[in-house]
Amino acid sequence: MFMPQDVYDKIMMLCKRRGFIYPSFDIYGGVAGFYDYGPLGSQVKNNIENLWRRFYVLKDGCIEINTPIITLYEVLKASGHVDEFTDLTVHCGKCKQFYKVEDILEKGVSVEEALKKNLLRCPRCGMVLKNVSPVNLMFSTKIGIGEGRKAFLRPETAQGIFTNFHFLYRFAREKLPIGVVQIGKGYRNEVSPRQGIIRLREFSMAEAEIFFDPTNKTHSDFEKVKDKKLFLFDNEKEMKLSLREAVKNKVVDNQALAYYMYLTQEFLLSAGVDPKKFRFRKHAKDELAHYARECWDAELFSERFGWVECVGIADRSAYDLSSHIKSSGVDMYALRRYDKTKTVKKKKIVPNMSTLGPLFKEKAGRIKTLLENIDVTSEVDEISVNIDGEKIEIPKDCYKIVETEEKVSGEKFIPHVIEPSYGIDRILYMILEHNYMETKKKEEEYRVLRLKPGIAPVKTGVFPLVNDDKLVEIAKKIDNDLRDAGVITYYDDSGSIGRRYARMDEIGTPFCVTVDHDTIVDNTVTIRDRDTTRQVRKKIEDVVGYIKEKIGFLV
RNA sequence: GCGGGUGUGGUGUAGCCUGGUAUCACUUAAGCUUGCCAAGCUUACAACCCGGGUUCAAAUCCCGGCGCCCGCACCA
Repeated sequence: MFMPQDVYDKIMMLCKRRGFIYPSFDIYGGVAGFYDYGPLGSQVKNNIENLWRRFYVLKDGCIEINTPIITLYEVLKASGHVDEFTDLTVHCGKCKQFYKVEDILEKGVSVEEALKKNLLRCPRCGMVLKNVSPVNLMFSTKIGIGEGRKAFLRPETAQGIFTNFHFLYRFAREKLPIGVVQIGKGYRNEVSPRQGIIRLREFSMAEAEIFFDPTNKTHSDFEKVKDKKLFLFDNEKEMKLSLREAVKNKVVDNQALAYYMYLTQEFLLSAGVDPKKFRFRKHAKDELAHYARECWDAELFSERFGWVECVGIADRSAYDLSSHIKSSGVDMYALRRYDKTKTVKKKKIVPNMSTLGPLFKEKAGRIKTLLENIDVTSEVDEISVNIDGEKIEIPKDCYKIVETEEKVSGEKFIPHVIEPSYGIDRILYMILEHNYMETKKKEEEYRVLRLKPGIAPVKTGVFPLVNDDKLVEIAKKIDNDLRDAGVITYYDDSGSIGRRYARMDEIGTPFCVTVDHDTIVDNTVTIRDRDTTRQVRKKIEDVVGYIKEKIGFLV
């Protein structure tokens, strides 16, 4: 049987054969949506993540943190993930259609009631529908034995950053903007992950949350890059606009968003993405996530999958922080300082802890904070607070309303967030696909991965031209010197020289150093360039310097 | 989750209909040889997706599961 292979098949075959990527749990048949990174794949992944760090941590000055994968129920409840991602769906066998139960449920009828009384009907054919099943894309677990505490594997790393904001704000000495990044795994229990490494159930992401004063969504480096072009697509036409034009014409909402789009573009191109297979696409209103106000996807083109979303750059506004303030009661506001401290008259709630404390016990602390944050502008009869969705009325004897003169040094506000969120696995695949080249050598298929030197898992192959003890000794010495200098090498003395070059080309090694008979005479070796196959002769003592310079940076 | 297709060494395959433990090539490894782009020779390693059933006997027939591919649905 003839099975045509596309680039994806060929790349995945290469990946499996050469230790980049292969299915997890393969010996037990594998599980869809899970892949292992082998020795070379892990190296490439590290290189991509470290390149990313250069852009965000080194260049943009973001701070990096690490938070748990297992995430408390309350966090994801507050963030909206629990409600937004638990959908009941129902299937009509006749029409072969899936429906969200809430879409076809009559108002005021509970799901149980609808099922009992056969009120769920297919909107198309009217058949009674029964096989209701919840579709929850989060992996749930619990912390501790017995009842434990409800938890999920995080669907994004972002929540770990938001729940840390008050701490990070202080760490950054209360100055905005603050960029915080996290690289780690996220989990989504996909219904049908059938696109290899493009749609994983456990995946790596690199996320940055940049906290801004909403009245000042600018970036200090914007001036430097304002004339650079962005490749934009607004779902109708593709255009090349400078950052300045894009912001001026309101194609992109603000400077900060435009700046991080530019940073993303630079990162992807320097990681080896083909510029012709790159664009930013703006989300239409109805495809925005529940938390997003404006969102641009960096899409990369795959011959197999078409345009694939690899980075999402969203303006999450104050959504997450205000949700967490509301549900945790913790002060996560930022302060916009006035030039001079103002004195204002203000009505204020002063909790009376001696009655409030004994009455509400463990909730008293949270109630106190909430009370103090209530704005008492007009006459109020009743005061109530919301804790975990429960409305609690506060008796009059638990507080006083007093008019005070307060010195105000600034205005409190909830920072807005711009979030560039990168799918590392997708980017890795796209880099492989964009740099996979096929040629013929003597009628035989010849494969080259033209990876950027910084991304390539092995930087230099080192060979003795023949298995002559003298040449072997010199080659091993050069190999050692390169490794001492931090350059990952691959020493190889088996097979013909052509075969050894071919092995290195296939895994994307940019340079090969070969020790030949002339080396013994004049102390020089050849250095072969992967893409041109051309060789230059260099003194042995210059090899390390030459290679390091060519690689550009070591990650 | 639904429908269709499919699953044999590391890779690509022959064998399946018509049951009798598996073909060929490449790769890999060792040796010889060669001496700058997958050369040659010798040798070696290595596979029937998993679980049941039928049968004296299952890669082959039947059932179930899992994976992969295509379409539908889903996709923060």
